[in-house]
Amino acid sequence: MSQPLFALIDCNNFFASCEQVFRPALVGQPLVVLSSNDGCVVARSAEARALKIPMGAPAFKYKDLFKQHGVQQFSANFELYGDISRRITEILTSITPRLEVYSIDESFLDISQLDIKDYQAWAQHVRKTILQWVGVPVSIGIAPSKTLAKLASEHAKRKPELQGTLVLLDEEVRDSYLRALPIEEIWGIGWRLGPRLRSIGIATAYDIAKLSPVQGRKLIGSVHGERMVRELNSQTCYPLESLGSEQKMISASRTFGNDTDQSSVVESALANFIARASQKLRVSNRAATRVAIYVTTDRHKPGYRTWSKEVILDQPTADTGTLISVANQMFAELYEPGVQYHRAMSLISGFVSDTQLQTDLLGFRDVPTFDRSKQRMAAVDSIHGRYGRQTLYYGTEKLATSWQPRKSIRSPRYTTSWDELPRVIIKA
DNA sequence: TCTGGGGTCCTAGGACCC
DNA sequence: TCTGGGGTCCTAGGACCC
Repeated sequence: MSQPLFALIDCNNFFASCEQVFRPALVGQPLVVLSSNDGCVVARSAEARALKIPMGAPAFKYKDLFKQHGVQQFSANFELYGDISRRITEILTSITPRLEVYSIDESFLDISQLDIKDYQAWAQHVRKTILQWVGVPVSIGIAPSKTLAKLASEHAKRKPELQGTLVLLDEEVRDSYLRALPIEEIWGIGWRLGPRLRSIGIATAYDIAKLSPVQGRKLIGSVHGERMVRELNSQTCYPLESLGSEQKMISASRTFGNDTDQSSVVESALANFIARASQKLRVSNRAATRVAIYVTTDRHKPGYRTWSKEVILDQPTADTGTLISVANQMFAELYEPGVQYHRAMSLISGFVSDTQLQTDLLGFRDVPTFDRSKQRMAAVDSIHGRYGRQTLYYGTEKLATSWQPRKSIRSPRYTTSWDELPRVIIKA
């Protein structure tokens, strides 16, 4: 296989841009998207960023600032964002099947096999196409390693004169951009490593690139540090991940709309989380052998506590009902009356193929029960596919609703809900 | 009053075995 | 009972990502 060449397509302020797609009047306005419970800022338009509203800022602390500058606020609308993301992926897939969807707003392409004469012009063309067809502005970085492609897209996003694209193939050009990037912004350096490296005089990406792989290993830690050094020197260490690579765990969690001391409310939440997680699992034709739950009080209040429990199942399953009863049994063992629960999580893992059971020669497993459950869940999933999620549900899921997060200012699901289609009003 | 949700990978250390 | 090296498997926790 020849050397890969990566193009990272990175959506600018993705959630904020999605809100602007259907409300063009918001373009050029300060706008923020808030997390569940409208708790903190998870996306900002360029104008909101200019007001020095940090990522992750608790919304209540910035209320006055929002008001003062007329900052538009939106509750996160993941249905809309997911759908817009899918449309972008479609465009990219038509360019090349050698694509890795890295997150909801970023994809890597391996463009080494494409016949491209001028990378800069190519990137500009892709950028314009996505903007025109979907309405979301993107930044594109091109380089021989993922770490450099990422670094290139960062620069492309920030420097208007680059017009959203940057190609890092020439060594001198590369080094000048390495010098201009503080270490904190390198892919793989977080809040812990940043200050530690800075304290020993390493300040830019260039300083790291000039380390030997051995020094990288020592200073940054293990294989990860060594790879970072190599990748900044244009060596590929992280290949394009194939589409088939599957998740190792699936979780669902929420901070409750209101704290609760009622076990039924927490049970209902855990059941809903299990229903979500197990449905995702079934899509990949797998079953779980582990179930875990995790509950906490409010970490901003005194006496913060967490509880967790996990069981290993005798028999793998992807059955919502079975998994719910396991989760709730665990919770029953943890529950303490009077505790104000604030947040809960259900997590499944230890996945095996759901056809493997049929080849269990030892006969320890109950294959008929498994098969019946599989058919039952397939029926449920197909009904959900046709009539919408929550058409059928387990009783526990509807035991209570007060755990549900508040979403007071969510925009319409323009593209995924018939009731919320955008309206065009034509005046005669 | 009000501070998100969903993941991965790596390592150290314990339990256990020969 | 104690000694020691070599190896595997598992888990908890740290660090990072978007």
